[in-house]
Amino acid sequence: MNKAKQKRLEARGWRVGTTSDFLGLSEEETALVEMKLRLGHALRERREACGLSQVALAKRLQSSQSRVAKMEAADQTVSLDLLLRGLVALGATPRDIARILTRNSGVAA
Amino acid sequence: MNKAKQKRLEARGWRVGTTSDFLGLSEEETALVEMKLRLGHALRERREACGLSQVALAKRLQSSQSRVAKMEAADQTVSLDLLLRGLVALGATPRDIARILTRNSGVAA
DNA sequence: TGCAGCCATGTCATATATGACATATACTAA
DNA sequence: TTAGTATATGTCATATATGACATGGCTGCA
Repeated sequence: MNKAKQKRLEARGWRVGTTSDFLGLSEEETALVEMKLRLGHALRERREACGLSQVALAKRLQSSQSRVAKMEAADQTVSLDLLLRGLVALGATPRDIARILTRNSGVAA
Repeated sequence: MNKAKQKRLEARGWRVGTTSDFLGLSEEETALVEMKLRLGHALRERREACGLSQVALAKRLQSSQSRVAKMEAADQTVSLDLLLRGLVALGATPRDIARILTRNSGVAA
């Protein structure tokens, strides 16, 4: 794989190449991806509960429809920052966010 | 792009809504800043509880001492992403993070 | 007096995230 | 069919975050 292609892939996808295998995400990376997925899903639920389209939410966030779609899909190019901003813009409180993060996390130790 | 405009003004020495107690920040911005402050504070507590210096944590994060200092200070140039990564690197679980976000700040609001 | 470890703060080149745009798909209604 | 609405996906210029570095303050210790 040449450098240019790898860079393009890395821009869209999870890490490619030397640092981590596709199935070899570290515990920490996994935890962060989990959080992102949960926040993305919660964003969609909350947006729909508000009766807003992606376009409408995008306007509220001063963003664009495509980015909202990527947020909800937990796209690799979307930061946790943006997801949190989106949720807060939909009225989510820190408590709501805390609930989102701990939902379904009852893994028996 | 209000935010970009604000940044540009601030870069030229204008203080645009720097503190929330002067109605410069919206409710949502305030909530995000609150979260950042809490995460920064929690990062420091957790780092010290681990007996690590900022340099040691920086190495673990593949970052630098100065950035860790800024994380703990909830510096404007630090993202929630980085703070969350720092906490996770110190062993914080989503549940821990949820607790951090909902911890009472002592303000009866 | 140093010196060493720790932390704060500022700057800067560059890596990354973002908004905007184009376009594709699916569904609905006239 | 055609038009309209909502969403998905890819690309790109650029705004932003980041690591690296410099520097200064502070504390304790020889």
